[in-house]
Parts: sequence; C-alpha cells; structure tokens
Amino acid sequence: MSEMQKLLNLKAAKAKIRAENERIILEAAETIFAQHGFRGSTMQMIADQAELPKANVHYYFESKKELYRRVVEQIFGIWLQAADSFEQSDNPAEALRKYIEQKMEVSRLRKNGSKVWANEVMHGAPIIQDFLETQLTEWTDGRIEMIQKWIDDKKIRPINPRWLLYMIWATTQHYADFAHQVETLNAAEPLSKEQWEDATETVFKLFGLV
Amino acid sequence: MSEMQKLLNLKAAKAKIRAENERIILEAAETIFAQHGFRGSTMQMIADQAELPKANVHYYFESKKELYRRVVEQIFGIWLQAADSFEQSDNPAEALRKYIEQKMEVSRLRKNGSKVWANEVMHGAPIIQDFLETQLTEWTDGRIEMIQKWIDDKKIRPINPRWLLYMIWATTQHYADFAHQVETLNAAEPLSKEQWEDATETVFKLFGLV
DNA sequence: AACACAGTTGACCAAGCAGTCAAGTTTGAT
DNA sequence: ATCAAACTTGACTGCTTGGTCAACTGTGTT
Repeated sequence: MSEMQKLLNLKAAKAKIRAENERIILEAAETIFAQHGFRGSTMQMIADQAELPKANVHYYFESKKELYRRVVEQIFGIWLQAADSFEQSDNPAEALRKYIEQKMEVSRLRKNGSKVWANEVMHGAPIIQDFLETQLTEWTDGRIEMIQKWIDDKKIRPINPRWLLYMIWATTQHYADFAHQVETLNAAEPLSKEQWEDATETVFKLFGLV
Repeated sequence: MSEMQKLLNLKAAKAKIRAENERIILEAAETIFAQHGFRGSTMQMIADQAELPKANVHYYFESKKELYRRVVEQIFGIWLQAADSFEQSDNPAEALRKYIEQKMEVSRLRKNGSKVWANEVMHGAPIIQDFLETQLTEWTDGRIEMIQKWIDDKKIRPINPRWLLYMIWATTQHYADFAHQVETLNAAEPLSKEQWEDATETVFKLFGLV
C-alpha cells in the first residue's frame, strides 16, 4: 500500500460514517421540521428521532439553521427532479400527465419534504429566497414559454400558462401539505392505494388529460 | 337612571374598550402568526405590532395558546362564511362560480388568515382538530352529497365530488399560502388587479365554468 | 505499544421567552 | 371629593433551548 492509498482508505472509511450519519440526521430533521416547523422543532427532538445524542447532531451540522438549509436544499433537488419529467415528451398532453403524475408521487412518498417547503415559502422563504429567484424563476419562465408555444401551435386549448402551472402545483401539493385534513375527512384513515389513484385520475381529468 | 341602567352603561363603556383592544390584538396576532408560525412568534412581537405593552396583551388574553386559538377560530368563521355562498344558487355552475370567487376573495383580502390555517393543519391541527372532525366534516359531507346529486341529474359532468372540492380549496388557497412564491415569480411585485382577475378567470376555466 | 484523528457524549451555559405581579392610571357614578 | 372596578405597564422570574466543551472511545497505521 502506498502512502496515498492508505490515506485514501482511511478517508473513505471515515467518509462513509459521516455520510451515513448525515443521511440519518437529515431524514430525522425533515420529519421533525415538517411536523413542528423551524422554531417549533428542537435539536433535542431531532436527535431523539435520529437516535443520537444532541451533541452528536451538532458535530455533523454546525447549527440548526444549517441543518434546516440542508433539508430544504434536498427537497428542492427532488422538486427539480420531478420537474425534469416535463421534458420527457414533446406531446403536450403526455408531458403534462407525466409531470402531474410525478408531482403526485412526490406528494405521496415525500410528504414531509413538501410540508417543509410549504412552510418555508409561507414564512417568506427566509432561507431559500435565492433558489426562488434563480432556479425556480428560470425553470418556470422556460416552461411558460414552452406551454405558450403549444397554445400558439393549437396543440392545447388556450390558457394562461403561468396560472396553469400554479394550479398544477396547488392541486398536487395539497395532498401532501394538507394530508392531515384529507385524512381527517377520510374517517381519520390515510388514503388507500385506490383513493390515491382515483385522486390522481381526477386531477388528470380536471386538466383535460383523460 | 336606574341602578341597572348605570351598571349597564359602565359595563358597555368598558366592554367597548375591551372589544376594541381585543380586535387590535387579534389582528396583530394574525399578522405575526402568519409570518412566523406559532412558535416563531413571540408575545413581544405581537405586542409591538399592536402597539401595546406586552403585559397588556396578557391582560386580554390569558396565554399565547388562547390568543392563537382565537385567531384560528376567527379564520374558521370566515371560511364558513365563504362556504355559505355555495347555497346561494341551485344552478350548479353558478354555485361553484360563486364559491370559487368567494374563496379567491378571501385569499386576496385575508391572506394572513389563510396562512395561519394552513400552518395549523400542516402541523396536524393540534388546536382545531375538533373543528375538522365536526363542522368541516359535516359541511364537506353535505356538499359532496349535493354535488353527487347534480351529477346523478346530469347537470354537471361526472367527477369525484370530494377530490373536486379539494382541488377548489387547493387552487384558491394557493394564492394566499404561496403568495410569496407567486410574487417572487412576478418580478417581486404583488399581483395587480388585472392579474388577480385573470387568475380567477383561469380557475373558472379549469373547472369548466366559462 | 504508541500515535493520530474522527467520532461520541454528558454536563454545562447564556440568551430568549411566556407568563406574573404589584404599583400605577383612568373612568364613570355618587 | 371619593370610591370601585377596569385598564395599563415596567420590572421580574423560572424554564426552555441552541450551542459549547472537555473528556472519552474506536480504529487503522507504524
């Protein structure tokens, strides 16, 4: 083993522990932040959820704010990934269907992430304002242009593309952000597989994609 | 003046001061809670917003929790009021239009209330769970039945009434809860009167009401 | 065995906060 | 003028909580 090789082995082993613990803490933090908001969450709660001592959480993340920022960044990544599905087809109906389907999947599987995002935006995006101003703005403007072209080419009925996008976000994210209300109105039961499919189909129908 | 009359005058004068101060504090609290959430808001912030000493706020409201509950109750009242417009017409399209229009107005004029409500529900409705279970459940079940009858009578196209209601809530409340995002994507400007009207029209269009 | 270094942890601290209190002031009635 | 009762307010307190720290453990290298 060369000097370099040894050093790299050590670094790799340590990096693995670090990566794993950061993953555990981020997951715990997402759950707690979604449930209680930023200020309502305590580092102790997050530590308990992660089954680690509080001081250990602080070993991996400098501050509560930094941990929160990392959680929100992760969520934005997932959001961008779902947004990609928009490109997969140049058939308008197909593209919109894919996008809505993807967003509904995120709402179902990453409920907590969606809630943290909603919370952050509702409070004026103190942490991720720069994301809104750069990446989200660019993505949205691009998609609006694309939809406008579909309209100009008579491929879809005319509708304001911006409000269309907002309504897609609203209808899909509602099932994550207001999951508690939806469940309460469903006899305190989570939506079944069939109900999720039905709700998704109904969103398709609303947007004229059936 | 009779004894009773005098007592009533005094009571009325005092009640007026109380009513006015409670109104001021509730309005301030709604603003602060909407901006920072329950835990993120301090009684000092609310007092400053109301331009009263903190101890005075505590004179009118026993605790932060009680103040918060009163704010949320008030919002639920407004919500119910908007919901009434559903009854004003037995023409389905007209009833839905009225309801959506009303909800958009609430989103525009009572943005803060909507945000507090969203926050509360997102965190599992710790304070107003009973409202969800009783009044909201009853209202929703009634409206579902009504819409189902419209469908059975072929007055509107078939659609799951429950998901339809959720999508109305989602699309209308989005403009309040995500106002910051909407404004950021609108070159950091609040929506103009024309944009609000256009957005509302687009919601109508989506629900096939144009 | 000795070393270096990442990771682990209980105990601690200073700041911020909800809520209290006691000493005021104001107001309307007699 | 006096009284009673509601209202006002600065100063205080005890608790919660983010963050620190110093001692300790585990592991791979020489």
